[in-house]
Amino acid sequence: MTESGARLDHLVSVLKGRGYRLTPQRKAVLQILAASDGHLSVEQIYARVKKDFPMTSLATVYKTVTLLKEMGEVLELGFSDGGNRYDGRKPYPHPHLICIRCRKIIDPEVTALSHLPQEVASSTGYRIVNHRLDFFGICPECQAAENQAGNNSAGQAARRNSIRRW
Amino acid sequence: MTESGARLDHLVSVLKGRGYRLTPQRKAVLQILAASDGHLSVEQIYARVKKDFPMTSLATVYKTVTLLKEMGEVLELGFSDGGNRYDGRKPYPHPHLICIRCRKIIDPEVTALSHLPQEVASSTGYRIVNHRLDFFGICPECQAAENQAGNNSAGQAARRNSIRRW
DNA sequence: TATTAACGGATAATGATTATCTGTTACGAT
DNA sequence: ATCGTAACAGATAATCATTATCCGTTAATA
Repeated sequence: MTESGARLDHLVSVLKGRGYRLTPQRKAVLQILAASDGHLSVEQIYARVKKDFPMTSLATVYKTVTLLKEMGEVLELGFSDGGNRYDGRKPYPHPHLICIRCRKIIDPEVTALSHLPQEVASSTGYRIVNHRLDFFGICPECQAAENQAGNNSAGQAARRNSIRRW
Repeated sequence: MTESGARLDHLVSVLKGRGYRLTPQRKAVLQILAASDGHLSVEQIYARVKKDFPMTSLATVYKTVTLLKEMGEVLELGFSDGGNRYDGRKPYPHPHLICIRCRKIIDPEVTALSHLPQEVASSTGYRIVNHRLDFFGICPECQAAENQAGNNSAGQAARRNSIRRW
């Protein structure tokens, strides 16, 4: 049994265990979420589903993803400027590293964060139910591309204007 | 000189230093951002600006806030489900604690995070330019309200359905 | 295989944000 | 002080990811 196969079985059993139907369209979405290495957009899921089920509607992808999110089996990475991403393999909070140029997202290893929610809870009295840690940066590939673009005015001006003091 | 007065002076000098005009509408937005304890929505800023300048347009508030954000003088807290918030007093990354019931946002004290960006940068090769840490929970007031609502079905069913394994 | 609530497809609606257009104004130069 | 002008403000249309709605279809159970 592959890892994605086990994950798919789990998603199917959770769905059925809660009395939801397993339709071909849903199964296709589950397969994609279980097989992907995470961080898919709805449009990406939609495009892949349509390879097997060309009649599938975008609304169905939204509905299935939302259903899985509400069951706690998919992690939604929402962004205010559109293009939310969905992780069907690690549906629990974990840090993300996002390239602001190509929008690639990876999961960096970050040490010793598990105590933070408890720390915040006891210092504030809030009941913590979720958290999120995102790092934004430029991936090595896009750094190389920027250096290629190189010594022309546009890139340098843009870089000069992005002053950061942290 | 009050703290918000100093902050306002700083915002004004940055604006003028970059050659932008200081209009009454902009000054009103700057004052509000400098005086508020952070985390204002555009609608909140808009409502306060209109007390002094009733003719002010919502678009102007958006434009001013975006301008300050691009200058690095305002921190934008974007949320995928709308209602972004703006912090004009601490425009650098810092943790936030968000009540998922009443949408109140506070700045919790969280220890020893400053090394994380560097850690992620060196382990991944990304150039880190920003980061964000949000905790989501229920504030003490909303917890009390939930307990008041108490032993009726709706609240309990909702709580039963929000299964969390982390 | 029949029943039926749940579901899928198509598309309209939503709503925060952005773009566009036009008349006005802050501000350095005169 | 006034002028000239690019920058600005107001009004509102456009955008676009997401959600809601409606109706025909179907998975799951008996």
